[in-house]
Amino acid sequence: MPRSPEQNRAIREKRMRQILEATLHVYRERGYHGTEMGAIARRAGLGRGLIYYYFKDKQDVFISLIRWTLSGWKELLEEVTETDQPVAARLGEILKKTCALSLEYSDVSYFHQTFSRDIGVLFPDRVDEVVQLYEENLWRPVRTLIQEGVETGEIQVPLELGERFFFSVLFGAINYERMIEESDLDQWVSTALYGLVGRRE
Amino acid sequence: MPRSPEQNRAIREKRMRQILEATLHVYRERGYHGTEMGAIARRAGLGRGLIYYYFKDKQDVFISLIRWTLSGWKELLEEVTETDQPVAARLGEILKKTCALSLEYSDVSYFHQTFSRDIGVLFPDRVDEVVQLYEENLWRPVRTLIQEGVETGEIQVPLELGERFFFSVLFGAINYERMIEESDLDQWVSTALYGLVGRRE
Amino acid sequence: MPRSPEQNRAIREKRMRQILEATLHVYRERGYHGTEMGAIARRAGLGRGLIYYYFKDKQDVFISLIRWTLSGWKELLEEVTETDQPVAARLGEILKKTCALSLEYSDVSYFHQTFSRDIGVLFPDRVDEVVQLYEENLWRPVRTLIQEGVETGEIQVPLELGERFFFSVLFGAINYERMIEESDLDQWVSTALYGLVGRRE
Amino acid sequence: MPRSPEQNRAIREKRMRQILEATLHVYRERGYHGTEMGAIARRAGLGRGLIYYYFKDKQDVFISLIRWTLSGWKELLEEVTETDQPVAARLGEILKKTCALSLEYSDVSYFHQTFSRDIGVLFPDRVDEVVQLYEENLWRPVRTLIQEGVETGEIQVPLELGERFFFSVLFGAINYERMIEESDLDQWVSTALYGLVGRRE
DNA sequence: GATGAATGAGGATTCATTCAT
DNA sequence: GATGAATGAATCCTCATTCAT
Repeated sequence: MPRSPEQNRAIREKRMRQILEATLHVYRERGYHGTEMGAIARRAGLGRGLIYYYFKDKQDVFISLIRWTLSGWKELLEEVTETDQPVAARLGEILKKTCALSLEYSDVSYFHQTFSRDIGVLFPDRVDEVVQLYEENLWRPVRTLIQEGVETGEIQVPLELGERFFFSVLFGAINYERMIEESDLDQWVSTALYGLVGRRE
Repeated sequence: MPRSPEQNRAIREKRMRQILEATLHVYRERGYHGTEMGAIARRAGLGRGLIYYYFKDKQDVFISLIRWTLSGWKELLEEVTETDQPVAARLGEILKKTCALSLEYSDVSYFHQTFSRDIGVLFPDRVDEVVQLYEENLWRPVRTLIQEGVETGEIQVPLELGERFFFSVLFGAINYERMIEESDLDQWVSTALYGLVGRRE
Repeated sequence: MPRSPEQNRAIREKRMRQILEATLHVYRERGYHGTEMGAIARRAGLGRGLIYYYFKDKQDVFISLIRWTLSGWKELLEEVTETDQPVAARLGEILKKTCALSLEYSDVSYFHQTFSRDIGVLFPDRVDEVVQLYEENLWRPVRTLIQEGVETGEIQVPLELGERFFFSVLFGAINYERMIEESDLDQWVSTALYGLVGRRE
Repeated sequence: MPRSPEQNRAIREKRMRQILEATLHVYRERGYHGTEMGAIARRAGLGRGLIYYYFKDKQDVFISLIRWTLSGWKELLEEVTETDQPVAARLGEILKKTCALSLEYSDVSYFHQTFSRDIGVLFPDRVDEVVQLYEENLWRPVRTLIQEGVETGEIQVPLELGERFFFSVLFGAINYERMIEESDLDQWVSTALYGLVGRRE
């Protein structure tokens, strides 16, 4: 007896998630070239060919992985940042929240930190598309916030510099080789914002 | 008549340099896996086999490249940093000098930024060896300087945080995807040091 | 519908046999180094990559070939030798049977005669493992028999000498460069055993 | 000042001997394919290119090695075998002398045992030439002797069988994997000749 | 939807041989 | 005569992708 469309959709969703999660895991250990399609299949507990049923090719798996994790990440961030505190406070929140998320989903954090860097080399054709994704989901929201701070005078450096500074500090905190300690986080935020807004928060 | 030992030494040195420079160039465009030995040879204007005459294998080429570039880099930095200015001033100099070098030798800068992160995946066996190289040539000199600042009270955050902060800011400036503009550099240094020493320099 | 596990098992067995048989054939003509993986694949009518699906590498193919042929050989011999005739008669049977098998499966015979001698050079790491295989499947059974003959007094020379003598005569008969003629076989056996047991059988 | 023709000849002879001896040594450890020209040169203490000054190519080195060692071997044997003892006694002498030589020049013995076997595969074009060398230097002298024994009635089996038997026993004794012990040699000869001439000598 | 057998293009590496000096 | 730098053809092996079932 054939499955209902509804059942098919559910299976589809489940399988794709299985594959993407497996990819995340294998990627963490082996990097892009070390992530063999067979290893993904094995980790996902599926047949090797099935991946090609749900994804066009290896590239498609990884681009999908970016999409999937970015959108989840964005949601998680939005919960925190759409408040009406002062800009500096919200930036501080973003830093803290991002660190917390990086700890909780360290594979995702690792994936973005390393993979985004390699896209120009791995998928030269799709750089724009991926940059666009990051822009929408990560950089723009933060930039908008900083812009607001610059306009209100809270932030004392130009927008571009402020943005660069913020992300430097952010990536410095979640660097997967030396993730910052929970206990140092407050001081980190304070030190970082000092540069931006001229006082320790 | 056979060549003299001296002539042979000169040839060898020249060839190794040619190969390493070619590697740097190809790596910039293609990344580690995209860097085919044949492409290195072509770029260096040499036969493919010659690379294996001078280097054990591809891994050896890259490890040698780390060594070679790191030692050069260190020399260039030392010229600037071994002065007797205040710590903050010297840190500022390091930032500026590193940025200048990153602009001048952008392939080297790109190489270190990307390759060092992949070593764990590419050469798991040699991570320690490579970390050691970075430690000696990069981390330690800067850490020593910051330590000094902490001891004299110039730097107002703990050593570890200070170090992390400094490198975050450093990497934020030379990030190969968006290298900082020459004209923003002073303000960048100032912003950065504000966080560390509590005043804009 | 995917194939049943049973079907897959059958395919695998068949393919491995195909590959090993092809190897045997190519080896006969080209020797170990001349046996290119591509030639094996071509001879087996399979894609080159498939060999690596079933065997780890070239070495694995050859070690498997030893195992496979030795076990078959042993079976064939056992049929003949587990009788209760006098030792000399059984040794004679072994000689004859081995010659018959060598004629029928001359590629296998050639393979063992040549390959076993090269293992020390080809796979220095696995010499022990292979020697063990020969010991169990070939030498021990014969040695046991000769031992019996020595104990009953049928054989008039010490065990070790007897063993060496028997194998010398055996290899002398099946030497692939000049395989002994069917018609000379009886006299050969007789001549050989004369040395061992002191009379022509 | 140019060398005299005489000096040149001496150098030439010396170099060729150096190369052939080095080849023998390396071959013992690595086999034909493992014997790299560079390793020969290194072992001989000469430059890599010089080998090609004295020999056409790798094949030529090995063919020359056969010639060189065979002729030396023949001389050594002739001293012993050109006596007027009975055939059986002379065959026994050959066995013993060959074993003694095999012990003394084990690299040469190893070389012939293994290399002669592989010629069909390594140099298919020159098989005839090499067989001819063995025929003249080894097989024929022995065959002639056995022939004599058959004619005088000393040897009780047909020529071809006798020859095969003799060489089987010979190779059984000097097998490089298990060279016969000095102390077993007399009994070995006796056992062997028993098969041929019907009595222990 | 699902499986895993099958393919072959692609890339690292080796090594006999050549050649400028 | 002598050296060792240089070459590139040849070969092993990997792995994304396809396909019969």
